[in-house]
Amino acid sequence: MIKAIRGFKDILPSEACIWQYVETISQKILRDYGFSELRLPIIEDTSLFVRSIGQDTDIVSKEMYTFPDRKNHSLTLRPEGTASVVRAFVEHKMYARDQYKKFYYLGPMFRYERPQAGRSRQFHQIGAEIFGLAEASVDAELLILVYDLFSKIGLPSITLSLNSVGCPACRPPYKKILQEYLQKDHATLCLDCQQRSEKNPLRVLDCKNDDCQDIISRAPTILEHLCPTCQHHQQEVERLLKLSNAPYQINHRLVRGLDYYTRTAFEVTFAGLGAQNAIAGGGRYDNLVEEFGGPPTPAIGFALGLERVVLALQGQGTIPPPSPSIFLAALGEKAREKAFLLLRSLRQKGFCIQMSYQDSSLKSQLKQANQQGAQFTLILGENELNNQRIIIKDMEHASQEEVALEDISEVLKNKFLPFLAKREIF
RNA sequence: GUGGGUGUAGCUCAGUUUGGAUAGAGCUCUGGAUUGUGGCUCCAGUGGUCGAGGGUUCAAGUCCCUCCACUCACCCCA
Repeated sequence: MIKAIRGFKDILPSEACIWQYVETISQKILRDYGFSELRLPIIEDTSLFVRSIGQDTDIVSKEMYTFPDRKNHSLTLRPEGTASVVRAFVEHKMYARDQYKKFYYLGPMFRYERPQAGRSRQFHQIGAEIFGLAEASVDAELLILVYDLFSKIGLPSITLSLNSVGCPACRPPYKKILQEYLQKDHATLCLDCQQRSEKNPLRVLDCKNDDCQDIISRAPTILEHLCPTCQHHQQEVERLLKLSNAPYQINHRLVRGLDYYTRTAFEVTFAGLGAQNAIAGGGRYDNLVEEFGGPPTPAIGFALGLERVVLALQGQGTIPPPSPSIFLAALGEKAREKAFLLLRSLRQKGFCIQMSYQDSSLKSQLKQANQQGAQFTLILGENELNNQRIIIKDMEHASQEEVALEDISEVLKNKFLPFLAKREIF
C-alpha cells in the first residue's frame, strides 16, 4: 500500500472543518485590522532563505528541502513565509504604494525535522506582516491583534513572552559582553553551548541543558544593554500593552531562531500541547527589506502554526457548530422523482439539504438523516404525493407535521430562523 | 540526527511472558425484532497480508534479524 510520506499528513473531513473554522475567523480579523492577502509561491530560490534566515541557523543548515531543478538551479521548499513576503515586497516595489503595507498569507511550509505531536514536515502557517512603520505602537497593535485572534478562535488562555533582541548598534556590544561572561565558565557549558558561545552566543540563552542553567540565569540580560533608542522602543511597547490590559511576560532568554529579527521578539505558547507548545511567534525585522535591495523599510510580523492551533482546540473539546441541515426521505419511484426536483429547488433557495441516493426503507433513510445530524427530515411518500403534501419532522424533538408541498420552502425558512440567529461566522 | 515506548478489524484495545489447530472483545457498519418513522434495547451478520521483509521451527500474532511508521523526550520551532 502506498502511504503518504513521513511527516506529511492528510487532513480528513472531521478535522478539516476545524481548519476551515480557524482559517475563516483568522482571515476575517486580519482583514478587519487592514491586512490584505498575498499569495506566494511554495518554492523559492535557495539563496532567499540562506540570506534572510541565516546560514548558521538550524533551519538553513539542516532542515530545508533543497534540490536542483532540471537546469541545476538550487530551489527550496519554503520553510517559512516572511522571506517570500519581503522578496515580493521588494520585487514589486510595493514600498512605492501607500495602500498595501499590511499583508497576510497562509499556506504550507516545509522543514525536514523528526515528526512528533504538533510537528510535521509539511505544516501550515497563517502569517501577517506590516511594512514601513517603526513606531512602537505598531508592535503593540500587532500583539493585540494576536490576542484578539486567539480569543476569537477560542483560545483566550495564551501566554505571551516578550523580549528585545536589540539592533545593529547594541546587539554586537551585548554579544561581546555575553561572550566574555560565558568565557569565564566555558568548561561548564554543554558541548553545544561551547560552540554556540563562539558562533551565536545569544542562542546559549535558550539552552535547556541542566549544566547551563545556572550560568544562564546569572548572565547579563540584553534589556540592560540596549541602546537608548531600542530601550525607549521596548518601554513604549510595554506601556501600550499594559494600557490595553494585554498580559505579557518578559523572557530574557527568548531568542529567535531566525537571524533577521531586530528589537521586539515574541512567542505565544499554549499550555497542554506538550513539548511543541509554541503556537505563534514573530518579531521586528527592520533591516531585511534593505538587505534585499529595497529602500530602508522597518517591518514586523508574526506567524501562527495551524496544526498546533487545531490540536489546542481539539484538546479542549472546541468543535465548530455543524451547519444546520435537512434530509429529504422519499419512498417509491414517483415520490423520488418529485423529491429529486424539490432537492434542487430547495438548494437554489440556499438550504443545505441531502437525500438518499438509494430507494431504501424509510427506517434506513431516517437513520441516515440522524447520522448526518439533520435538524429536520422531509418525508415524501406516495400518500403525501397524491395529496400534494409533505411531512416535516423535527429530529431533535421527534415531532412532525404535514404541510402543503408548495409551502415547504416558507415553512423551512421560518424553522431555520432561530438556528441562523445563533451563527456568527458561517 | 540521538535515546525510550508502541504497531493485532474502520476506531479503542485483549492475546505475545511459557510458540500449538478456524485470532477475540467493545464501538462502528449492514440486516432483523418494528410492512411508512431515527437515537435506547436485544439478536444476527460483514469486516484481519496480526506494520513490512527475511530467518529459526513439524508449527510463529508469539522467538531472532533488518527495515518502516507512529509516539514521547532531546533538538528545533509555528
